[in-house]
Amino acid sequence: MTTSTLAPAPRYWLMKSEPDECSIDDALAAPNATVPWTGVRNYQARNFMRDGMQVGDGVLFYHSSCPEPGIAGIARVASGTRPDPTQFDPASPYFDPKSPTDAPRWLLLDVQALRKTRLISLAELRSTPLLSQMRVLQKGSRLSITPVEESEWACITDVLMRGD
DNA sequence: GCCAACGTTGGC
DNA sequence: GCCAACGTTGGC
Repeated sequence: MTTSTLAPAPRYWLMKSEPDECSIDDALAAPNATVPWTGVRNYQARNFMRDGMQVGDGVLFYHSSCPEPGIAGIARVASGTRPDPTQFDPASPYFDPKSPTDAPRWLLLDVQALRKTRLISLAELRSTPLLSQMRVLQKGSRLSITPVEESEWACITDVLMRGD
């Protein structure tokens, strides 16, 4: 007996975006509400995209480095990975002169925004006992992409159904 | 602007 | 391979 006939386990992620760069509204306004997730320049986050994320995975769209950091929307992974073109663009803030064109260091994937939610602030996340283990809330966590447990996803969608 | 925490770089 | 210095992240 194998699990090959079963659907893959659902996976969930939190992805940080600076709303000045790409807010949930910006993503929803994009063609097909889909944006290429450029600018990931951390190997661990890249590896999550490359090795862990699958089309259809749930995404918590998180606004960071802004007056009101927190979860601002729900999205989904909409593609597999491909090289991030901004690494080769000298005019881009994400330019990486050390990335060989024939062996690109940095990848991106497409993220499709599904809906804007009320903002679940960082303070609210921190004050929710069921979310105390969330990777993004751990001390010193700086990763722009972090895995989310199914129980954490369920807790957040419950919170949204109650107040949203 | 501050600063804690983390990742990367490079000399040795 | 060690580790100090440096750069970045991101909340406050």
